[in-house]
Amino acid sequence: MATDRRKMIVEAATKSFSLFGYKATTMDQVAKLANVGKGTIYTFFKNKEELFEEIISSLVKEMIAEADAAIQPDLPFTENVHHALYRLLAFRSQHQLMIKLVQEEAEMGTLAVSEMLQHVEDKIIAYLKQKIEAAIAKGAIPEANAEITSFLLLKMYIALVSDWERNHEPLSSEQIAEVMKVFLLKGLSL
Amino acid sequence: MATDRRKMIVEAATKSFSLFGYKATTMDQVAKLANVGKGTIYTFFKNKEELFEEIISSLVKEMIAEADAAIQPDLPFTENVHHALYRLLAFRSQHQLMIKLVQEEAEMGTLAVSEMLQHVEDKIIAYLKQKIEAAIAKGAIPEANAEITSFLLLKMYIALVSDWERNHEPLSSEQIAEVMKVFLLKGLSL
DNA sequence: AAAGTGACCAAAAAACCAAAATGGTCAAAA
DNA sequence: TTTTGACCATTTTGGTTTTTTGGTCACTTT
Repeated sequence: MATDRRKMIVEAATKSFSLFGYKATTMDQVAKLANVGKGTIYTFFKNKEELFEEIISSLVKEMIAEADAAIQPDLPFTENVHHALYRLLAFRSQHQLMIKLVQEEAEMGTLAVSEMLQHVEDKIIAYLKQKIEAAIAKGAIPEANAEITSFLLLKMYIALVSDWERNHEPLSSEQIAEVMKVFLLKGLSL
Repeated sequence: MATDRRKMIVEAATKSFSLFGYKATTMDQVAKLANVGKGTIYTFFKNKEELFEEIISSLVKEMIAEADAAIQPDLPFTENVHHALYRLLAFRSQHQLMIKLVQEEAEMGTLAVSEMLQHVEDKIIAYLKQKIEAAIAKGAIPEANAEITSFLLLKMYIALVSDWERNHEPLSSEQIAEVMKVFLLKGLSL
């Protein structure tokens, strides 16, 4: 059945990308893993990159669903920003595929991978931006450029969760929460 | 005269590092540029890396002097943090050597360059940390982990000044100042 | 004697190239 | 009609030769 084969292919490719990365995953391998002739893959996907795109695309959808699930409308905005981003990144570090891709970008600089990670970042920022704009419209937070604010929020989180680990012991969730709270809630002034 | 030759070498090396980067700068070239025999370089510096270190070291000293010059003790702490970081980064983007090294790290990953940039980052963070600790001791800002706060401040600035430009028009100084003010002064709450 | 030099050397990097692997196609099979 | 894998053009890999480079040191200059 057509649907079945498609699913097999996507699953096999996901597994292989997660395990070996994008470049080290060959179409022959995916075909073998999916118990499918190589040609079959090309009846569903124009090429390797499009297969990759499909997988990342649904991953992004999962991430956004995660974030939405974290939001509780009755809590203050800053709490929700925090919960949502927190869960996004927990998801990120949990997900083999993301880990592998970030690693591959860092040490091999595979072009297709860089583009895809950029795309994921864009999606996250677009999502944040939309939430921030809504909050500004409701008067829940001060006026500010939503795009820049979203960008900065994401970068702050990545800095604390990922960049920090390059030279230090990882921060606990509590430490990250504490630092973010200072900047989100009070700022550095008294 | 010995001092003269030393200065010639440092100047020639600085010029070449700025123009071609670390790896693409050869000791022969430095010697020629400095109008000096290659052996002479090795009477002042143990090797290429030590010559590089000396240059970066005095560059860091210049940067710290810049920051100190920006601080006005009568202004509130957040203003001064802002002024100092602002000036540090203006200095950074102005300086050919930094630009070239960041570029070289990104596209060639030269080990010596990565180490040196890390070293520069460490120095900046140490400087910030010391200022923040003093401010906390004086009760000028809320209690917080000074190390993490310094790290995050630097990353925020780099995000706005440098990372943002990867995909957007550069932000004006005013825009950067505005966004930083929100996070330093008020946070995102009302 | 002290300071400076550039020919020289071992080691690292670049250039080269043949062999292997890979993405994608398509005539044949199911 | 759908699926397939042998096949092909192109890219990547691995190993070898050639060139370049950091660093030394016997010799020259001052």
